[in-house]
Amino acid sequence: MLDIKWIRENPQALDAALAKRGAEPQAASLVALDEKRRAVIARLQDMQSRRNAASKEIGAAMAQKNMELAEKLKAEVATIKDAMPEAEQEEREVSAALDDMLSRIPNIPHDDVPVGEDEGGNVVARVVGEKPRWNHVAREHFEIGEALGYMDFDRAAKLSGSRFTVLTSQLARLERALGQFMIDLHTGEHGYTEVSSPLMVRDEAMFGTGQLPKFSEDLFKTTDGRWLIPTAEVTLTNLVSNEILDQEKLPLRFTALTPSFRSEAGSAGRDTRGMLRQHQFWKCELVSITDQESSLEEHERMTACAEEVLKRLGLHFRTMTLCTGDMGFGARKTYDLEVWLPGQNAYREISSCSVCGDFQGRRMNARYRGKEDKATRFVHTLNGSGTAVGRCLIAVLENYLNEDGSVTIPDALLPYMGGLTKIEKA
RNA sequence: GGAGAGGUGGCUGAGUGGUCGAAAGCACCGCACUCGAAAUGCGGCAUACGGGCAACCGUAUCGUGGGUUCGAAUCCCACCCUCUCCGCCA
Repeated sequence: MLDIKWIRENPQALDAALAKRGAEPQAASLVALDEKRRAVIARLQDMQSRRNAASKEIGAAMAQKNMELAEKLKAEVATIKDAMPEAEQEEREVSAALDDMLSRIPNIPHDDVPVGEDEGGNVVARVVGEKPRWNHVAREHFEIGEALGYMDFDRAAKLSGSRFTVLTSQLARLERALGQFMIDLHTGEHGYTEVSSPLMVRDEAMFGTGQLPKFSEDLFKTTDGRWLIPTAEVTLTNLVSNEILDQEKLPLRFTALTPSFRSEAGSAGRDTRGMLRQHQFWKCELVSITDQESSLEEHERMTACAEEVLKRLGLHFRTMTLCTGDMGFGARKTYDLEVWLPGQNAYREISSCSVCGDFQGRRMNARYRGKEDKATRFVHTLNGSGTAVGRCLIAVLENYLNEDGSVTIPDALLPYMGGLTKIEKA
């Protein structure tokens, strides 16, 4: 959520930012609504002030047994009160309208974010590693997994419908190994605190990170009114909602290995084969809570932590700076890690690291108290996948495929595979 | 699922229909004492919004929303949330 005061003072900056995201200008209507709100508040407060003053006089008059004066004042208050409900009603309506509008406006892109309409405008920040060179034919992950006999989409459909996968035996273990490896790396070497948190949350949490009110159709809702998290960003970030932290204790760095649930409404027909785009997938998430001075620096650090996962796995990838048109709702700047998939002959997103400034902090009322001036400010938040486990499994299968159809286990995962060095058909 | 208790400032915690934005303590800040620190003493210390160049003034906020009243943290109603006990249960 943006600060209405900032919008009031920088209306042209808001519209320019919205234009970069391909959205319609909104500053004029917001400012008009804000002016209307402030006018009605001033009017209401004037009435309240007169009412309060008269009420005090009534008390004083009654104490002096001056009932005549008291009655006269009561009549005056009654007149004032007649006019108040209308102003109160208007104030509520205008404030609600303004809040609703504000809650649906995306974050302002950072200055150095490239301007572009869609993913075609993303810019390569760096390329790490190289494409594998083989003599044999590359295959897509589902061909590899099904041929090995450990990846079963038919049975998954029988259980749950489309966009689900059943992994068995060595591939189930590989998935678990990947998750373990990632969370061990981030907790053991990158300074993140491991968190085990709920997978179902209230409206407030979804509002705090920005999934609500605008993107409810992307989410699964439970029969008792809760939501399944589409990412552990929701729980890790909202850990600090409605709190005031000490600046000395920042940054807070959290990581969690959790399932993520996404309805994938609107992506019908895309990536329907295989396990690239699922309703449910494991992801190792990274979240940082920082002060306003260090969030950009933390963004580089977090991205490096995510990149380290792919480096250790020996996977070739490129890091993209997302352009304004391709960034998510709450982000000021985002790096996507795109891993090379030989079977698809393409780079595919495997991680997304975003810095949100105080956008989420304001939504969830999460603040910190300054070291120097003791003032409270909204925290800055960052989130990144470190990384998506399912997609990482795909990458390992496609990049470590041997000519005979077996898949070599990357060295980094050996400690987690119970002595297995190669995945082979049973 | 059944029964009960409770939601007050950064924290703990008092609170009578009016002078309560709210006692007290803790934490924090300033000053004094001290070589310095601790201890002690004195003072300060909520947030948001509106107005003003400013000093400052006004309004709201005691879970949320209504109601009663000239006036509500206090009385009434509804809702939300938390906790405890019983039952069931991985």
